[in-house]
Amino acid sequence: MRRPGGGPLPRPRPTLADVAAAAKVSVSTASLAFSGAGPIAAATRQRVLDAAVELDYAGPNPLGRQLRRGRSGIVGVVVGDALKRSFRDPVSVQVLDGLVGTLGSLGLGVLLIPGPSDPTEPPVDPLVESAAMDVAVLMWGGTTDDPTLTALQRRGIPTVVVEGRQQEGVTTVGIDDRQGMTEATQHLLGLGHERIAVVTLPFDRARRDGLVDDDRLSQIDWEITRRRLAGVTDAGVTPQAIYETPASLVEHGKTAGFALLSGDVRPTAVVCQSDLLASGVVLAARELGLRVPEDVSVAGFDGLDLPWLAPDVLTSVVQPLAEKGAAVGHAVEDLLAGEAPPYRELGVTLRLGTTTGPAPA
Amino acid sequence: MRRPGGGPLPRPRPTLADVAAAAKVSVSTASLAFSGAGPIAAATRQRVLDAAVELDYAGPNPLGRQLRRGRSGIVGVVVGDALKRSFRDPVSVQVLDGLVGTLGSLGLGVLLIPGPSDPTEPPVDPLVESAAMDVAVLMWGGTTDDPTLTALQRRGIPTVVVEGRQQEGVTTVGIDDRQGMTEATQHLLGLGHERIAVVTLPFDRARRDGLVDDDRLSQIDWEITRRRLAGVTDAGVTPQAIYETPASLVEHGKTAGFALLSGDVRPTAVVCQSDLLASGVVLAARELGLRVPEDVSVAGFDGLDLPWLAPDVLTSVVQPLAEKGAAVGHAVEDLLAGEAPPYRELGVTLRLGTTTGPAPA
DNA sequence: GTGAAAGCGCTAACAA
DNA sequence: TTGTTAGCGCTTTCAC
Repeated sequence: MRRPGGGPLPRPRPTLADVAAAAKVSVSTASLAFSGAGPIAAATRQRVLDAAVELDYAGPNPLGRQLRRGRSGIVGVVVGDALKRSFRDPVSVQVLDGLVGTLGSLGLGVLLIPGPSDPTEPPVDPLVESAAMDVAVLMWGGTTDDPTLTALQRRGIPTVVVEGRQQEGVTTVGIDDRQGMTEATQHLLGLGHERIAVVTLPFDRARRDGLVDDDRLSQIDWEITRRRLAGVTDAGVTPQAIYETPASLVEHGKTAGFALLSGDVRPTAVVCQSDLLASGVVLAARELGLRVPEDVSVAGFDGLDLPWLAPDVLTSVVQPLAEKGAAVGHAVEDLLAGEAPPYRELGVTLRLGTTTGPAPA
Repeated sequence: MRRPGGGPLPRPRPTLADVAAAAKVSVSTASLAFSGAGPIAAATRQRVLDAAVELDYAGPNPLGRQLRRGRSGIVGVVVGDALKRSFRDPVSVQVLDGLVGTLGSLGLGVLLIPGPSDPTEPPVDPLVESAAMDVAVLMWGGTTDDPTLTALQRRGIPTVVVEGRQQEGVTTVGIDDRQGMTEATQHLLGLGHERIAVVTLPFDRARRDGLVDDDRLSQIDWEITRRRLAGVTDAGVTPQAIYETPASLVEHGKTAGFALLSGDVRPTAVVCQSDLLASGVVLAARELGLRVPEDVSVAGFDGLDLPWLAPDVLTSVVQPLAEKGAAVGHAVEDLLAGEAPPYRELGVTLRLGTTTGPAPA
């Protein structure tokens, strides 16, 4: 099993030139036999293919092809966090799945690039600086002066930002989350709720965990957090309390839920910027002996399927995740074709579940 | 924002030759300034770097470097399923996270390659056939005559198989799951259980969903499923029933749980080949009005943190997931160094939770 | 410490 | 339809 010393030395792989020689054609003709990008006689083609089999040639070396074409066929996807945390969120995963599917059918591969996690770590992954990629995607992009985006621009790599701020020179794919949040809030207002609390996504790379004061409130760096919060105030609501979480995960929602629901003047409704956060709040409420929705209503965002919340179904703003991934894929395609596609915004719909009900008397 | 017709034409990016010319040095010297792989006067180096800034040159084009070096710096990671399903399993995600971390520190990038999902789809992703990669990793590899593995071997790409069968010419990283399963089973035997059912991972690409008969039992193609089942029989147990699931997901565990626990002669214990399956069984038991562990004991495999199962903690065979990812990363490193590392097996430990207890009288 | 030259493996003009 | 030629952008001997 080990080689050093013993075992067959790996002979150098044959190249297209070797195959061409064996088939007694020129390299360019041999190239045509594989790429199909040009006229070639069926017989010649077959001779080349036979020679390839004979020499155990598995097809053109992608490195040569890439340099020649000036394209790697790689799309760098920067996820919004360390993979471990990022992929615990079904939202990221479903968008990524939609994206990979679309890119796959275009013959493009996805290079996974971890996003900034700790504020202590270097803010930009080395792959961003030097990996080969034709286009980049920032999955949760959108802080001001994002160092990752800056690095990509410096390299001249066209970039698609998901859920980011629209800005000169980058293509953005987003959803109408502000309006969606407004609808969810209006739904609660219609049910008579007056004390409404909000559980938010992180404000910035610091990812704090706790109630937000006015000072902190002015520091929202992430576009998505800002917009979804604006959706609530658009409905004319001043939140009774705002709780910032360090990531969209159930446990953080639970922590937030305990904090918000343990106090004296409990909110009667909690609006959450993600479904995972919302389900954490529901779990916290249950553990505190509160009935959902009789004692407290909870609304989320994303429209995930959360079977373990059964028998409850979360009231949630549903966003089309796979479609979002596909939209990003098509934006990538456009960029590759040399076009800078316009901003693309997908719609959302409010799904009424069992976790929201009339405000308690 | 659009370009075709209007807008600034993207001028061609400067190359190392341009920078060298601007700095009035040779290309080879300029190369040294960036790579640091050779002697160069500090002043010269600085002149090159300045020229680079001047020309807005962001560093050597990876495509050129890759062709020259004969290496892409890319590791292709084939996940065991469509991403959407694969990443709903924290096991894959945590291993991937450990892997990406290790590879990242080696300067290697991860190319995501979807595994075979439907048996209807082509069994090998096109990226496997033609993407540039120095090494490949099969995350849930190990069917006999795996077409993906075959394709990679044909291309001469060294491959690490996670949890696969040991075989000539591939490097394998695994865990001692057979022994772990035996311990879990012995734990149940010690608690007096006699009617023990098993919920398994998929047998093969067909991914059936249902009770297994003797015929089907002979068709286990996935090494991991086979080994974990063997662990149970090693303990001297003949399962009362075996239920095959199409994927390691909570809902499939739930379905299995309903099937196994609704019958007349209920098993008193259910051993599951993964924690997600086990937690589905727990949920099913709860919904059927059965108490865990008083009426039925449930054991899992993986050692995941499942907060939403609270207050229960699953009894489970704990495997070191991040460590497994790191071990795969090191195997990749060895392969890249031209060595074929030996089989590496990581240990597991039984964690006693609250979901197993004495067999009912 | 620096420069000249060769070539990684391939594809795309262009010529025949 | 096939062959010739010319690089893509870089790193790495090797000579100076």
